[in-house]
Amino acid sequence: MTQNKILAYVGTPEDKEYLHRLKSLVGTAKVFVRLDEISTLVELELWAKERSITGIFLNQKHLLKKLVGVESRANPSLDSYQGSYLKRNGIEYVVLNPLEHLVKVNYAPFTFKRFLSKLLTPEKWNPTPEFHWKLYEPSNCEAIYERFKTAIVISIDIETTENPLRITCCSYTGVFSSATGALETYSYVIPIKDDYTWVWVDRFNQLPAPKIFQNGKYDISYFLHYGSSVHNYLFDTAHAFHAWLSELPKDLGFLGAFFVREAMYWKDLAKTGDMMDYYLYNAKDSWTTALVFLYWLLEVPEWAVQNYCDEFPLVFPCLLAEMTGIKQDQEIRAAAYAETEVKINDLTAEIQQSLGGRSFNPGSPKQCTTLFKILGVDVTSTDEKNILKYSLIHPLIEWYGTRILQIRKLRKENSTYLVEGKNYHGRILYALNPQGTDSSRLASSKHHFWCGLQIHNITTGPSVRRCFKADEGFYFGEADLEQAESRDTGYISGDENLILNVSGSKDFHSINASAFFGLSYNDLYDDVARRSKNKPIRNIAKRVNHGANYNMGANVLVDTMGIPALREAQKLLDLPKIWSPKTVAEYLLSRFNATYPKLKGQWYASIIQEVITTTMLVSRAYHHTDSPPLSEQEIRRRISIGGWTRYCFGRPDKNKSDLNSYVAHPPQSLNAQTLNKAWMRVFYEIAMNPQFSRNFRLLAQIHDSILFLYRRGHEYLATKVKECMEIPVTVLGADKVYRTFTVPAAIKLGAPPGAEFWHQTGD
DNA sequence: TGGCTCTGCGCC
DNA sequence: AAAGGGCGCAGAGCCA
Repeated sequence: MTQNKILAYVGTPEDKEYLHRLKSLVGTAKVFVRLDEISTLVELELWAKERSITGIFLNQKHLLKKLVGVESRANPSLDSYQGSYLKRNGIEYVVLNPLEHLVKVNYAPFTFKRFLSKLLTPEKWNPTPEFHWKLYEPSNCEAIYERFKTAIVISIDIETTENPLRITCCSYTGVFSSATGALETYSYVIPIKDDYTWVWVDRFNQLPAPKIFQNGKYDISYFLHYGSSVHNYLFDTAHAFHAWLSELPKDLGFLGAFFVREAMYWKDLAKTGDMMDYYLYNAKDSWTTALVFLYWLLEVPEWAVQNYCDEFPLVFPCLLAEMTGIKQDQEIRAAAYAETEVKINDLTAEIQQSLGGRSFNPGSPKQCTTLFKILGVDVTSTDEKNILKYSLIHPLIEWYGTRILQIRKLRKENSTYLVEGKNYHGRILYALNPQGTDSSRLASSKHHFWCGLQIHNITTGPSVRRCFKADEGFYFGEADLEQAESRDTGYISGDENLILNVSGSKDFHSINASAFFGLSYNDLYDDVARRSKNKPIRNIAKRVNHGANYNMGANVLVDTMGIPALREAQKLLDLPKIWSPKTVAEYLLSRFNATYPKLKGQWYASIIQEVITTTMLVSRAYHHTDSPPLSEQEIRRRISIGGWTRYCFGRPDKNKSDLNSYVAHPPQSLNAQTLNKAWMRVFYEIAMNPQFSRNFRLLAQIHDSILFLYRRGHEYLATKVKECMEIPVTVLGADKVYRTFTVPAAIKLGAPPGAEFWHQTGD
């Protein structure tokens, strides 16, 4: 069938060197190619008709703009329209990204192939059902509501404005079984005009059918803001897709293009200023959400459904934590901001004076480059580690370097963390997104209400942390899984030395220092006093461990540790004086590899092997949370099925950054899974448990810790959190040995006075 | 002015 | 030749 079809690729001159990659994807189909600029659609159509071309893959931005419609004020980007389908004058168009993506983006060959098939093999696509929609009217709502009572599933999408914070309209798409047994859809949009329309929104939200959202925490936060909840939220397309192909984009525009042959990116419609367009756009969003979910169900492999079942429940504790937020003391914040500003101004004045009054912006990489070039530096980058490197050249460079870095730090503190207006009624909110990472870690961003902070990277310095205050009568508590990733690395790789060193009662970094450098452990650490006896050497071991964990090369270790630190290490360890910093770094890394010989050798090889033969990384771990306990046999059966599974588009055998990414994945992912299980337990056993909920507030998960508030006098709740987190795990190591271990959790409670502030985490 | 990319940097 | 993982946000600079 494809032989009869005549298609065309219309791109740009930049595509030329990648055309052979396109050819290998289209197979035997006849595809004309034009890379010169075509000024109008008429010209393009004429050219196409002369050659009986019926379908065009389009990568010319100005033509896309004409195709999308002149009424749109928006400037369409190819990326947001990738995979979109449009039809005009009998010619089908599919929008593609520049062919360069085939080389630069790991998943591009996969997505291109899928989008190309929209024209090459349309018969393989699910048919797109007809789109029907209606706008709310007082006269139609009752009847439509009655009909929606019979829906199989209902998808929901809302539109909002940021200022004021409100919902402008809500769209519901019901999926129904028709008389013939086929599925059909019907979409309904309710603009929020008054209390009466709001009542209808609330009634639709309470309908019995399971609900589908695209990133539902966003919509539900707004509903909650208005006092409406949603009944039976079970499905979410962002989580569903993430559970399958986590490395791919997850926005609704992309998902629509991915699953629905005739889908088009229509966000730009919302910008035309026409309210009917706006409502139509809202309707199409919920319609697409429904289709994406249904087609996902038809296509996904079993392991992705399993991933979904692990991931989706996390949404609820995340929502609770997001909507709780942390109180920010505005007086302390404003004072801290002013104090920092004075310091910034003083330092800036110093630099300016030295430059004869000329203005200079330390935040501008361009200006910093110019300055360092004038000072005679061969500048590659003006980031911190490079400035520290340049500073060794000459005291004058150091003079500027230290000031520039100081100013940048202070500016970051103010602009990101202390600036006014981030709070929502005095609280800092945030989003916790289980669909945000490839490893099943949560990602964090500012809150859906367009305010707040990313909660995972709050500066630990006192001026920022002191602004965060516990609610009246509460104290902060934080429980973290100790050395979790190193422990996980040991058990996953099966490196006995690492298992031994990380799971004993001794200080991990000191025992490493002892093993790396042949020193006596007793000279390095006092187990009784729990104190390091040689902090510099312990610190070297710590940084080497950190670097080696991420498969760092010697040069990068030089950059991260810095030349002075390496010189210091050279002296402390009595290494030959003629060694260069790079040689010292190489030596340090070699000591790590000699101590843990299975990591770089066997384990990395097994990861590469798994990815290139199966395109997946499967977690082989079982968390002991079932009650009653499972038999050993059943545990092994479950491990053989596998836990969190990541579909991999990278090539770890050919690309070091892909390899680094994939070797970092298993421990990071296993730790995340453990913490996620703990997160669920804390949610159900403490935060939502009527016995404790009054005295406990769940705040956040921060990579290896859980942050919470407990009411004064209820310290036992902190102990409960710790118990929830200490989950035994059975892991099948790369050496084919099953081992069971538990990562211990350590509680940090703010001791009064000061426990009402978010404590600075020490280390 | 808005949107985009790049740089730099905060945390684990 | 050389190659540090995972995130998100602010500012600079550039473009239309």
